[in-house]
Amino acid sequence: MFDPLLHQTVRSKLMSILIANDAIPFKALKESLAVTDGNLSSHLSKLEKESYVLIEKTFEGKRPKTIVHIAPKGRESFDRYIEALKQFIEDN
Amino acid sequence: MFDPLLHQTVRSKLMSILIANDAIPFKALKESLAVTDGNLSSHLSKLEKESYVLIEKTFEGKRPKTIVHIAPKGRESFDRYIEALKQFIEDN
DNA sequence: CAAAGTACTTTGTCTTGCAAAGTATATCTT
DNA sequence: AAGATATACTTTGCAAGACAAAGTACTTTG
Repeated sequence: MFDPLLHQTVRSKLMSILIANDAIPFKALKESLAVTDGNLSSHLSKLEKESYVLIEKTFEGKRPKTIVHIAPKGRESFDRYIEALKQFIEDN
Repeated sequence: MFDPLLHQTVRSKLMSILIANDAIPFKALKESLAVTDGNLSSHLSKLEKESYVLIEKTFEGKRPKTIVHIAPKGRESFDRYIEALKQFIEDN
């Protein structure tokens, strides 16, 4: 079956953006996905817990800045997920 | 975004099977999906509520037999879903 | 005719997904 | 300079989802 962590509307798109960007700030991610802060925060925690992403805490001047990176396991899982989708589409 | 009713492990596969078969008994569907009766029943109810599937109640001899059909709206939505997945894959 | 099987559905429970509210600090306004 | 507003998130609360276990209504079998 599909990776349940990735087979979800917000997270599949989120990971897709990460693959394309490698490092993206929280705010930019939030805007791309058109989700609320809280929603994004909880999705990121879930992905972080499984080492799909890496959360880097920095500062921009004096304000906190969270940068999201894709982690090796995330990249591998996403690749596998895409392969699974391809297979699924071929069969349909 | 992806149709939330279809972007779920059990239901995407379920609909895929329905597209291929058009009419399939509850039991066969259950075995194909490797889910419990209760789980399948609730997924079907959800799909029926949105007119994605049609549930036909018949008898096989004296035993009840539930046959699941794909409904027009289900077919259209699934087609759209597959197109969305294709687009998603192309971008990745 | 009692026990076991068949074909489901309903109920209960744990997990998600989400927005609203909260936290902490920074910047603007008057 | 104090209060108001903004920024950048995280935590909390709750409604909806996913699933298995238990329930329902028979039928078949020993």
